[in-house]
Amino acid sequence: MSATTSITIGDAARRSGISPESIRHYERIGLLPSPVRGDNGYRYFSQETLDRLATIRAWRDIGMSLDEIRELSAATEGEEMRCETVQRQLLAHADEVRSRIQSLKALESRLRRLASECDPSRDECPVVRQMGRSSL
Amino acid sequence: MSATTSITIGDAARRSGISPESIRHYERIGLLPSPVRGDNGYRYFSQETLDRLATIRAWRDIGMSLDEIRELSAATEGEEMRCETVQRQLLAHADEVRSRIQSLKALESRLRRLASECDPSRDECPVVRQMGRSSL
DNA sequence: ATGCAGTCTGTAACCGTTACAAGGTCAAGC
DNA sequence: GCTTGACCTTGTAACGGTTACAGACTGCAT
Repeated sequence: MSATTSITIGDAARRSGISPESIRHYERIGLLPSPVRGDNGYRYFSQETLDRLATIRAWRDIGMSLDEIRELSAATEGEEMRCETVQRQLLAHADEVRSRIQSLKALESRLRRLASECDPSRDECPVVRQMGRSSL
Repeated sequence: MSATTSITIGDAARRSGISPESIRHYERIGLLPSPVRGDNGYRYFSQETLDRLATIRAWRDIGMSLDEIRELSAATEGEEMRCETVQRQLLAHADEVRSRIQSLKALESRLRRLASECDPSRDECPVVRQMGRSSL
């Protein structure tokens, strides 16, 4: 009867920025509670489920995996919110990201160094020769 | 009869640092030429195929996808080595890596900023509350 | 001859999303 | 009512690349 009635999966997708396929996927793996079904079999989403969806999206945006989101939800849905768990997870992720940045930086310099060794005027590509010889 | 006889897939794996499963996969998708088979059905790898494997590994190590390696091989196996193609590919990759670094840096600061807002002494985790509300 | 290690093929899982197919449903316009 | 188009349903498969099985065979050493 309120303005939130008849929110189909398409509406939920538009509001959350998550595709209908992914929403169904989240439901199937138990990450999202199963919404009410109409007589036609359609899913109708409550505000609560929409909020949950927004939260999933927010965690997703900061790089959390679905499994991690599941754990975070378990940690935050209890009586106490286990802020420590959240903080630990955030910092662990930050560390992972940092080390990925480091290796990507090394990779980028290596790529540019290799590219600079390319000399299209020569008969043989020095880079290709190098790649063929060793694993450097 | 030389020292390179009877190089099985396991030997090739140890020499190349690529698992037997991946080697078989490369062969199946046509990235690696099918090696000779013994009467027992075993694959026996020639030096040429081992070299090819090492090259694949080298390209892989600098982040090339198997499809890109296929293209690179086509470009480098022709009569002329198409150094330009290689160089273009390298630089395109470097650009991609650079932009990924940028977004990962933004992600890392966001993660650390969120973590710093965590205050385990409080009743409610500020981060969780924030995640629940908007998609910031 | 007995066992262990290696190899063979085929299949499925991993992660998360996307794209189908084939069928049912809703809402608008006429 | 009837058509049209947009939406929903389920199930299945693909994407990339690796890993892990299962069940059967082989090589080599003791």
